[in-house]
Amino acid sequence: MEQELSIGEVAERTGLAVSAIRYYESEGLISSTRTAGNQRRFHRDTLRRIGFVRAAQRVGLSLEEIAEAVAGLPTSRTPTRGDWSKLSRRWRGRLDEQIQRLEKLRDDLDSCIGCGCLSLDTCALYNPEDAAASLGPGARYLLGDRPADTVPPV
Amino acid sequence: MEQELSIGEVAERTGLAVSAIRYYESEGLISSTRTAGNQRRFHRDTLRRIGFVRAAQRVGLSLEEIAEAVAGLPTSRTPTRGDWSKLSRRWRGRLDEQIQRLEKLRDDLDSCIGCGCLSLDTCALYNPEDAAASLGPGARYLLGDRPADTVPPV
DNA sequence: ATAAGATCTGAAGTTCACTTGAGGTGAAGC
DNA sequence: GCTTCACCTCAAGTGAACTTCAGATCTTAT
Repeated sequence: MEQELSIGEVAERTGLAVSAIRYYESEGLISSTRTAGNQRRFHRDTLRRIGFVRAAQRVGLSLEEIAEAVAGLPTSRTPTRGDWSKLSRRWRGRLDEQIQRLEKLRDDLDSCIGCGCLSLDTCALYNPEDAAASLGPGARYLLGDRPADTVPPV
Repeated sequence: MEQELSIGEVAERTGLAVSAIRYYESEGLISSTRTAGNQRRFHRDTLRRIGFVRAAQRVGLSLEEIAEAVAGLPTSRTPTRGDWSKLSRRWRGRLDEQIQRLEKLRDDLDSCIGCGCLSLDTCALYNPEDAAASLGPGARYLLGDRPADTVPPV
């Protein structure tokens, strides 16, 4: 038998709360089968899937975006090397972008320390090139702004 | 006269919504004086201050933490070189930390592509060393977990 | 002097990513 | 058989960071 995991086991092994796992399932990030008594049973692959989700979150992606991406992975069967590495490579691009963004910010800060922040016209912090307008209501994304196509129509 | 700015001007020059600026003031991140007719007037330094706040946000800090930090800056008068560079240096540490975190994640991803994600026991994504438990209710911080002292008591 | 547009306040609403709670069922040990 | 603990569902609450709304007031241009 394939050794399915209870929700409690998944929680313990991923470090997530049980409620979070149920939430992830409700959002379509993971899936489960049910026992005769209606309890969830998770395939082992779910652990990896959750690991991936958490990793992607740390890169600054919203659960919705992540769900969209992992939708490409087969839910019923173990994904192949190809499935994963395609996804991984996509994330890697995002990561590189993110790192570059942070490095730019760091450099700006450096030059800011250098200039003593006295020359308003040349200070990088004072003149952020990305004066992004509103992204709609709700919490903002902490890691840079979202792509333009996610901005809701005015 | 010192050329004070209306809230609309600040909004336009920072790219923030007018409501966000009012919110920032309510949270003590910036301050203003009032005209005879009770309208806000901002000192030019406010633009720089807001730039700094946004930059710090992008590094993953909460507004509360930022407020705490900029509380060290004088609200009434233009901060000195020293004020700013002390702060900048502090942020720089955070930034470096953040960049390292992301780079580690990127490396993990690389090794994951390499391994084809087939060896569950050695996969970095599958075995995140930071299986952090609950951080309490509310939205999570997207950029890694908070320091231990901010975890609420159980 | 007046109309148009910017700004004011306070309260309530929004999104995301979850958690908490109430009330009930399933599985395991004694 | 009973207790106990894990699990179930559904609804409501939470925190951060804002936005939206309503109704009133201020500023500016004509």
